[in-house]
This record gives sequence, structure tokens and C-alpha cells, in this order.
Amino acid sequence: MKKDAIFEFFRRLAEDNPSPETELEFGNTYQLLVAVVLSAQSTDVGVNKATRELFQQVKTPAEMIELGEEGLKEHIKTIGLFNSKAKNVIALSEILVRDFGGEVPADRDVLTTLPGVGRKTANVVMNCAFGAETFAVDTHIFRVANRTGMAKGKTPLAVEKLLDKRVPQPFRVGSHHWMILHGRYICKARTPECWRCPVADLCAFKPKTPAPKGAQA
DNA sequence: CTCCCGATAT
DNA sequence: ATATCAGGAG
Repeated sequence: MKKDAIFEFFRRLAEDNPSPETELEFGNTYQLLVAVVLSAQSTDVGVNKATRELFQQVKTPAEMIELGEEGLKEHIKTIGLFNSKAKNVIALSEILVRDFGGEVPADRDVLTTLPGVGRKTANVVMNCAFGAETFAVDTHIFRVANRTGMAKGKTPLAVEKLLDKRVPQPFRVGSHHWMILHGRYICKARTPECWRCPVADLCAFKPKTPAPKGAQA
């Protein structure tokens, strides 16, 4: 995708949604971190359903430790990978209390040292909580970037580095969410809805199946 | 590379 | 029945 097309791509998505935000629900930065850890290979809807009561009861790492691993499992047992996620959230909370005064560090490389926190999760926290120009390449961004031809790469890290080079201001902070929402609701993995896509003319992907009868753009 | 792992859409 | 979902660790 050419430089002008990338600018136009985000200009149109920004026009439709001026201030995109994460669909994960949270009340503070610690809860955001926990929600993102829980969201691995799971839907935001499912995570929000599980965290609604949890976050009413638990707002700090100290309170999470008090709840305990088994107590946490009761809240998140409807989420995939819940055993390893519960273990990681408790371990991560203990480290925050012991080494960081119960606060979430605003540093990507420090965040990555926490159990259950990889590069993608750390980038989400940096972007959503601290406004950093980081590209958290999850399954949606990886797919949208490759499909459209904006940034073709074999690994999430390769795509992230290309996006960092190619996405211009003033879209560098918001592009992360625009791509996620676009991938979630239009440029879907199984059935991309190209017939109602606002950036289809800028995209390298050509759908094999036509728009369904009576589909509205 | 494999394992982890429930809910939902197709 | 199977693919997919805001991945990370061993």
C-alpha cells in the first residue's frame, strides 16, 4: 500500500469513529493490565462478562492477592486458558506489590518481565494507559495489515516494525484501535464484509464471495 | 514447535 | 464439527 493510501485509510476510519477506545472494561491501569492478560485468545465480550464482578471486588494488586488464585479462578473460569491466566495474574500482582509499590510501571520493557505479559500486552498497556505510539499487533492487526497490504510480515514483530515506519501522524496513537475495530467488525477472519468496507478501494484483498442479497453498504 | 482452553459464530 | 477469539511460556 502506498503512503498516500495509508493516510487515506486512517482518515476514513477516523471520520467514522473520531475517538476509538478499547472495548475492554476497566476502572484503573491495574485493572486494564489484568483485563489484557485475560484477553489472550478470548473475546472482549467474554472477558468483560467475567471481570464485571471481579473488578467491583478487586481494584488493586493487594486485593487480588487477598482473593487468591482459586478465588480468581471462580471469576474467570468461563474464559479460555483460565488456569494459566489465574496463576499469572496472582504472580504478576505479587511482583507489583513487592517491586513497584503496587503501581503499573509505564515502561514497555519492564512490563514484559511480568508473568503473562508479552510484547503485545505491554504495547496495549502503553498505548491505552499512557498514550504511547505503540502498535500492539494482535490477531486482528496482524490480519488487517497483511490482508490490505499495509504491512506484510510473517510474524507480529515484523508487522509491528513496518507499521512503526509507515503509519503517519496524526494517526500513530489511534491507528491501533482503528485497525482492531475494523478487523473485528468488518475485516473479519472467516467472512470479511468487503461490500460494506469503507476502505475496500485501497485494499489489496479481493473477496471471492460477493455481497449477500439485500446487503446494505 | 506444543500446550493452555471456554464461549461463540459459522 | 470446526474456526476463531486483543497470546505467552516452556
